[in-house]
Amino acid sequence: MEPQKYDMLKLENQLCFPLYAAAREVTKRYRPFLDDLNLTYTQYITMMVIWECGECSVKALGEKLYLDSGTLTPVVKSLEQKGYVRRFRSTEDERVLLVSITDEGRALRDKATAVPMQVGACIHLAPEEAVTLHRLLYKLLAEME
Amino acid sequence: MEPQKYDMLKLENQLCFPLYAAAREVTKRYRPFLDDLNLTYTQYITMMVIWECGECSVKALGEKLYLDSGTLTPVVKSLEQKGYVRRFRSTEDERVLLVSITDEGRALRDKATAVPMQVGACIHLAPEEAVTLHRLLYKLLAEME
DNA sequence: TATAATTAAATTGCACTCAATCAAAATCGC
DNA sequence: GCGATTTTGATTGAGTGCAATTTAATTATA
Repeated sequence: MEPQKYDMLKLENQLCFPLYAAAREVTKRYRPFLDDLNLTYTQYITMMVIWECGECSVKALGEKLYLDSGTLTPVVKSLEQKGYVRRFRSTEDERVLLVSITDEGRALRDKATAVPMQVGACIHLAPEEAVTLHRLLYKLLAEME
Repeated sequence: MEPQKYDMLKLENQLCFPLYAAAREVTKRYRPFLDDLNLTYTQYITMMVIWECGECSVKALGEKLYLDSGTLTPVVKSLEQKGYVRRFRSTEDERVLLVSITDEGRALRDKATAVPMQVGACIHLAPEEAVTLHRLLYKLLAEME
């Protein structure tokens, strides 16, 4: 018999592991669809914020995405290289780098509307389960602030 | 009014985003405790499998952790360098690399028993919510196989 | 108003994560 | 038995994540 003292050290008794594994598996499901848009997953969720706000600072991006400038700086630069966003300093506060959508970026949004449904089709959770999971994940995020 | 066609492209309407963000936030909570053990999060969950099985192949590790050899090869090598595991080829099948626990690795297990409780204290979910989240995450993982 | 403290990004370095490819070993089909 | 296929890990390269540090700009304070 396994001594009880080690029970908490089993993968399946943790919350962190299925969270970590499921996040990577779901992200992986995006790849084939995002390849068509020439976006990685991180670039995609960054575009989701910019599509919605039109223009925002790197700091605001980071707060919404839970990412810091170490991650975002290269992501935003690559989005600029692809022509989907512009980067420029705020004139009111030169420390702030603003990122704003371009016409090409706006056009990409129409191509991207299919992605959520395409990925959703790969994920067979009952609607009420998806809602519960969604709620609990946001609660978990809120509890950790 | 925002046109409805873009509603699915909002971060908060997706399951993937809170999953991705929560996984990273939870993993981050492990760092201070794992630093004491000189382990990264990936090294830690790898050790969790080896603590339980005593010895297993890289392939078996990968199936349990949802990781491939591109990730595991360097992780297992670094665990060997720290003295926690041994690596050797199976004599029955030379393709198979076996990873087995060392005395030092076993000793580390005792130090690690505190970690789940320490991290748990940072995550304020009601027990029944944690159980539901756990169940739904494993269901999601199973549905994606 | 100089100086100190704070803030926003960028940079650096390390450790993943994963797709794609490769090499060696084992198994399959005939 | 033997060539074709499959399997197991290792390697490579691109793209993150994140801690720590740096730089430039702004704000607070004596």
